[in-house]
Amino acid sequence: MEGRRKGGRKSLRMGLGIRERTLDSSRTAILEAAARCFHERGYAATSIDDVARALQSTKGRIYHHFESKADLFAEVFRAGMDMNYVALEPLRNMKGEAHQRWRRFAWVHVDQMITTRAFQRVVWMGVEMYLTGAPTPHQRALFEELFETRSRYGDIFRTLIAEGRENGHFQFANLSVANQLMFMTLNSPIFWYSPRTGETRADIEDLIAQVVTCAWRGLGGTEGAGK
Amino acid sequence: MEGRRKGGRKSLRMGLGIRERTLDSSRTAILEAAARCFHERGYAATSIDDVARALQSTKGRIYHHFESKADLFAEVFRAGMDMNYVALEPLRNMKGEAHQRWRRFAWVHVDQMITTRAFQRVVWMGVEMYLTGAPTPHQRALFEELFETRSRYGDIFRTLIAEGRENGHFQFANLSVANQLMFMTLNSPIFWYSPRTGETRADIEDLIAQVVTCAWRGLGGTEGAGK
DNA sequence: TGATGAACATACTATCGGGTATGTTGTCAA
DNA sequence: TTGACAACATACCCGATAGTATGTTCATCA
Repeated sequence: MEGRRKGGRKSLRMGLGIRERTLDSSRTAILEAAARCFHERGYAATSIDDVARALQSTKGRIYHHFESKADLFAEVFRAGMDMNYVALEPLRNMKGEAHQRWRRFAWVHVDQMITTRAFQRVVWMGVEMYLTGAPTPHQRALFEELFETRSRYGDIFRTLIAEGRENGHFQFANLSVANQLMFMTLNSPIFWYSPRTGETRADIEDLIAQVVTCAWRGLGGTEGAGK
Repeated sequence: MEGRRKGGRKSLRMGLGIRERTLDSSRTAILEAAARCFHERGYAATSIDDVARALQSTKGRIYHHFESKADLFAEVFRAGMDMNYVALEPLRNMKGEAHQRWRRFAWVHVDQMITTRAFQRVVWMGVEMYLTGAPTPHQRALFEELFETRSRYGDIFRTLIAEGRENGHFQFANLSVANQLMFMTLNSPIFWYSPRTGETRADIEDLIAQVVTCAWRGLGGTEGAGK
């Protein structure tokens, strides 16, 4: 799950000099700028120069850290997924019924969609690009591993709603369809959410609650149950 | 709502020669090929040559019928919306309670998303491009009218669920949020549906029913009500 | 303190794709 | 039958952009 650097080289020195301390921050800055650009304009319409401009920098800096445009995109994808896994980590050993755990998981997921939406949008785009099979064989190989990681993440929720249905807390006809519809609802903020001026954390949590409730109902969850 | 041709010229002759009879079919063929290409690769990643190749033809044919790539895209957008309006037409003077009418409208809408999904995907992309404001001022002007048409289409559903809530058949916190979530569910087939071999109309209708039910529940509709 | 390499910036190349200018063919009206 | 024009195909132009080759600076370490 850890992203390997260009060339996979590693420093052998002990301790961190300025270079080591700034490397990650520079790399992270590039990833964030790239996420914003891809988010706003899409993959094809975003040029490396666009990303460089957003950084008030030049191409050289980007190609120093990333092999290609596809590689940069893939690393943004990876970063977005890593954020999701990290956010879910505190809940991984949570106890309780599946439908209750689902609610907590879904809440965190929607929170991620809102607070890191540029990255999450890139994840969405990456999945789409992979499924439509547009990229070259080389890029497909690059994405294969990332896509599998994404699938495992999706399976977490899929398993929860399947278990919830067996326990009678969810009711739906087809698991795959229900899973798709659920994720569409939970992911939807990446499309329609945009921060409002003067927005508070409470406002955002109110939004999250509405989204989770909608998905919950869509799964046939009984009203008022699940905390 | 009627698409004007390149230059807006019209034949003054009476009757239809071969030219007139084949014009629309040729134009329609281009629109369909363009819809497929845009659907598969997105706007920026689709070249005019791609569309031409899909038609086993060349650029000249496309530029003979459409002024530019943006214009071609806009016409696919328009065609997609026209299909939706046409499909809803038979229901426009339907009587009954709002929530019941909503169900019928939603059913037809989802049916459209599945059976004309390439065009509907373009409509989605067009709305997104308009909202993110990527295009040039000229393209914005081109899309302004189309976007307003799209908004009016959306208002049909928005009005229905607002009325349904007043009548106590729907329950949700915020109208705009509920509307967004509803459309995400109803539109979602354009992302995950793909025709299966040996699929029957009954299979599709089963799918539609699941999607509509999910959206219905998400709106807080009471189980079993609304036909 | 000088050599080395990381972290960039600058300058350049090559390709691809939107758009145009022009050529070709078949149809229809007169 | 002939001139005109629609409906294309072909050939070309040019700007944008992914990628590269080469400079430059500065921290680090021997």
